[in-house]
Amino acid sequence: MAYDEVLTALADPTRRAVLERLREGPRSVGALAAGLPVSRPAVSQHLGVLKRAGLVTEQRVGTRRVYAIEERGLMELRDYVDRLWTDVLEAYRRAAVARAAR
Amino acid sequence: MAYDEVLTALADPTRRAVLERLREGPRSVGALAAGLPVSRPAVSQHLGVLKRAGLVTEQRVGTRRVYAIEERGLMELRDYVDRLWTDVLEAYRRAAVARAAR
DNA sequence: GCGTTTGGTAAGTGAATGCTTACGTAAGCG
DNA sequence: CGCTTACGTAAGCATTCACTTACCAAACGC
Repeated sequence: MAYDEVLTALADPTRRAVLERLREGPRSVGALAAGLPVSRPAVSQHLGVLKRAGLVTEQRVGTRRVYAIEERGLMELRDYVDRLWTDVLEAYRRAAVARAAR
Repeated sequence: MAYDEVLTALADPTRRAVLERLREGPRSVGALAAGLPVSRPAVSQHLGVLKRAGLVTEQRVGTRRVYAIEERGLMELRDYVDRLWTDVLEAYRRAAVARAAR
């Protein structure tokens, strides 16, 4: 799991919708699919991608599997954005110094 | 421009490589393409996506076009991640309270 | 003006991807 | 034990997408 998997996972609108539903709390696959315009197998496949990206966790309870949001993937993405962000600011600072020294 | 455009823009490895090069400072299209394993038109198309996502700016200088990183798209993404993040924490807090009250 | 440099755009192509239906499987229930 | 529920997985299909080559337009130098 790394930031690039998180990015590709979040790039799909359906997967973001799944996360959106999971923000309200853990849900089973069927419950998630019921509120989405795609079939249950499609949701299952999306959950696989989200899980591999570290964005959700799976927990088997009886015959159902309950999925919940996981922070791990989000942290990965947040760190990536922060790295880019500070680098951009640094570049601006350097540019400003160069301009001033001219 | 919105966070979903930023996500789809950053989901592609070549586009991330372009940003990577731009972190060192503004570059022309040709200069960017020279350091990448794809053709110049490909880079040009990627720059279009990055520009529409608010991740780079274009500035015409003579016959060349110089691209530079822009903060706008990054802010959009950072805000999205922060929203998700706080929501996840909130969900955890509620779950903990519910467990304690049981 | 005329050729050169630089880069966006059009058109086509192969691979990736998101979806569907069909099927297999593990766990509860009578 | 069957039967049902809940879900993952396989296979197939349509669309999207990243890339290429070919072409066109704008700005500079002589």
